[in-house]
Amino acid sequence: MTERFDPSQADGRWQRVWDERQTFRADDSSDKPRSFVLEMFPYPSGRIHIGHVRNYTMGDVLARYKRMQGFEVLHPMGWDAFGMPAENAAMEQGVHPGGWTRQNIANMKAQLQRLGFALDWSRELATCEPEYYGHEQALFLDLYAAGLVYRKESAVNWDPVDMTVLANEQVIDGRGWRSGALVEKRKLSQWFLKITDFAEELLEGLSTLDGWPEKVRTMQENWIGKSQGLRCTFKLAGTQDGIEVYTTRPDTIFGASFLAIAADHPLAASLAANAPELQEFIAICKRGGTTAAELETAEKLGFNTGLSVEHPLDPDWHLPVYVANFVLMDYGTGAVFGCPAHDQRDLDFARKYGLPAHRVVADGDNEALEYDSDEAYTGPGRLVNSGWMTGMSVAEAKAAIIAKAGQDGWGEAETQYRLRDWGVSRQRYWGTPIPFIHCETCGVVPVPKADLPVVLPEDVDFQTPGNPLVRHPTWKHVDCPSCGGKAERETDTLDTFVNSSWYFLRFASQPEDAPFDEAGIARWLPVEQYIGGIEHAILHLLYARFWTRALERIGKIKVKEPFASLFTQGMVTHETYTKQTTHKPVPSVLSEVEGLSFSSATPERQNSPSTSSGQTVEGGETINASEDVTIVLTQFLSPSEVRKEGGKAFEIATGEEVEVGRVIKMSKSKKNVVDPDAIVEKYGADAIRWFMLSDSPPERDLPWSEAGIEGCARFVQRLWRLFGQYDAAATGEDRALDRKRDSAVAATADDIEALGFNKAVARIYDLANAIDKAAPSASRSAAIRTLLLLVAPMMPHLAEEAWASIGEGLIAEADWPSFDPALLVEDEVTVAIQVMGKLRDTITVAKGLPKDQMEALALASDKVQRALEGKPVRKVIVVPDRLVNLVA
RNA sequence: GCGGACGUGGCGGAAUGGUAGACGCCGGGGACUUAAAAUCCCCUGAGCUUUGCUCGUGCGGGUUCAAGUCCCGCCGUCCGCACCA
Repeated sequence: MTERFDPSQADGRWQRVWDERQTFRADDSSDKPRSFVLEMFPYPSGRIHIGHVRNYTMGDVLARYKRMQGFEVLHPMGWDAFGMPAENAAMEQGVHPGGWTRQNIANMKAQLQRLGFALDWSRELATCEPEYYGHEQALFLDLYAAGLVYRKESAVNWDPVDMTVLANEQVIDGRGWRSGALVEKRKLSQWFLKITDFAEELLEGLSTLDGWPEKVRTMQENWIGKSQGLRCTFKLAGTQDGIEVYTTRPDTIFGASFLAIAADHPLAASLAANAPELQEFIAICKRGGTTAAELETAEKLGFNTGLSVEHPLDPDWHLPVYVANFVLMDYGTGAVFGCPAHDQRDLDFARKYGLPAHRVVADGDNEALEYDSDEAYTGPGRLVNSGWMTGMSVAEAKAAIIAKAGQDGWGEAETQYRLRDWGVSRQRYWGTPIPFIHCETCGVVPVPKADLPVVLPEDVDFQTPGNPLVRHPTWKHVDCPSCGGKAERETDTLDTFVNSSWYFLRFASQPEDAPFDEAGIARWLPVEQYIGGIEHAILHLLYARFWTRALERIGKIKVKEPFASLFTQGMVTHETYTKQTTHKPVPSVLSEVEGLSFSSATPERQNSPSTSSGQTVEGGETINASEDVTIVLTQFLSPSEVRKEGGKAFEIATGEEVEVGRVIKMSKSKKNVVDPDAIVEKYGADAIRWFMLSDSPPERDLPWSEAGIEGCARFVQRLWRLFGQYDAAATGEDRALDRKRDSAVAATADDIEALGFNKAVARIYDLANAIDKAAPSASRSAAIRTLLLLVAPMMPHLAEEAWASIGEGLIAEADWPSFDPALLVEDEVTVAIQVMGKLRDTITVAKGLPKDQMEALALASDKVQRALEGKPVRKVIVVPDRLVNLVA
């Protein structure tokens, strides 16, 4: 063996061997037990990010480990290749989105291959290719035929910067999730998927997902937002018309003191026709922002319509009707009854407009009718001041009033979901064309399956904003498949989340003439372990669950849940480096310069996360260009521009000391990024893989450091030297080392299966340390060989290189080391001796020593006798093989 | 406001109610070397009157022979959701 392990030649050599032998190709006809290990496929943005490396390394270790355990493993990779960055590149650089995307895929694939991931590249797919999206179109038509796709005119979230429609989930605090632009409402004819049909199923299914993080299940549960209550009608006094309200607190109906309707409620609109003041009020409501900060401070505003309604339990009891800014049109019925005593918003509103607040649920002993606190009571209790319901519990009253409403015909129980149908239309070029044709005579006509795929035209122009498909001279002009007359193609494309809602099925089975075949799905699904970022907790993961259930409902597949286990890994973080200079006045162009940020505030303001990617101006304050204002300009420096010495950091170019900031998520705007390729080049694939697994638990953030990666590279070399000491001819037994080896095998396996990679890494260090200290023996050689196998899933190149000289075949095809559990049993144990619960001594005794002997040995200890100070022992607790505690 | 997670050395973090700080990083000392790098060895929670003792897992209580771990009440940090009736 050579003195040093040289990744620069070994990595590529083994990668070629695996590739030539198709080592990681999943065999559909294998009779081994199967395991589908999947990491969320990347968007081909250009270069892989260190977060990808962490994600894929985890999946890779698991996949390689499963192979060693005798599983037939499916571990594929593909590209989530549609999306707006490609169009942005087209607009900015004059390139074609397809060319840009495919080039990025080629680059990123090469990067992934340099990391030595055990992937089945024969199943590689890119969602932007007709071979993929054509099948997606077919599935969309199937869902349409099943009534799960519909089109409707609706107000949509319009992003004026990206010039597209956004799903509710893509609107964050009233802004587009990508552009950060304020979202406007627009009316457009849109395609929708009926995810609400599955609201209950998707909710109930969560309880079967034992392998999912509680956090993600809770987030989805909240997103689906099930609530149960009463829908009922309040009659407009003196008419037969009524206002429908929805409430989850029908038990508080005796405490009602007003009705409030949303500003965009139809009744409000009709009343406004003849009331300019109301028109103005409605306009004010619509102007109101929706960000968290605005909502917190927003005053409850109302407009008294002068109308009144009859209380359903007493026609003579009239309640005023307000238009109110806090009532939402798109939840429930867009109208509520206000019970100020038991709802904070209603209470705020009542206090402002001088409306009564009547207690109907007792708060402890307090049964007074007049509610005088400024904090609504929402807890449990007995009903008071509530006529025939007085004395009931909240739950009893709810049931009673719902029953009564049903009998008397003014209301009924209703379950509401916050979940809305999924709008999938996007006015964009770079996506899956929606396979429909608009015919003046026949209406909306599906494209016949025989005519699929509907292929995107290549010759498109990006010089003007908007959808190039609309402007294309010929593409949309087709004959109607139904009547043969002149017709036009749908020019909207599908939301890219549709692409990622079924790709895991295509990995399992990819016939040419169908999206997948059922046998292939049955063979591999569900995914045994899915790994990705927490940012997909709602969107992608809910949509994928929905598609799987929808395809199951229409008989295409037999699985209901796509991902048996989900793991959300933490981010890779890095400290930030900043230097500050003061300037006046402010040249406005600087706000465009990457890596610069303004603030008139204190330096730590710099660390507040930006609200959108690419935004570089922070602080949020408007700066007046008056002469006495000094602007603090904070410039971020990248790690490569900084030299660290004795805990301090200096700019290499100037030698100036720079400020070391918080450890935060790597982002371009903070310049605290490292390039995986440069790391691989300098230290080798195994070192960066090892770093990704070391120290931090995988669900937590991992702080990147130069010292850390150097330590990993050193350990690679240390293992290499250790493996070089393997001596097949060595003789002699080392029982202690044998046990150490076997316990390391067992513990490492447990850790990997629990995805506790940081712990597995610690076991391996431990075993390596023990081998280092041990004298040569047959046991030591066996331990070295075992260590090699334990390390193989994590550092596959080093492992192959060493295995070549001591093993047979490829280590990637070797079995996980076995051991005799009987040998794990120690024959001696160290027992803790406590006096009054404090450790005073430890003794080494034969395993299984009887209690009385343990007690005797404990009492014989000098240290114990000193600690007892002559006091009599009152009680003795003996835990066999663990400890003795003497209570004096 | 609601929901969730977390809080342990200088740092990342270990620890089925049973020897707190495994393992790694940083740091210190030494060996080797003309020297450096690499490598190897030792030390490395704090304090003290140092064969050893005391304190120590955010804070305050409690349960227990025994608490980082369980219970109650606080404080703090992070994440998600949010005028959802």
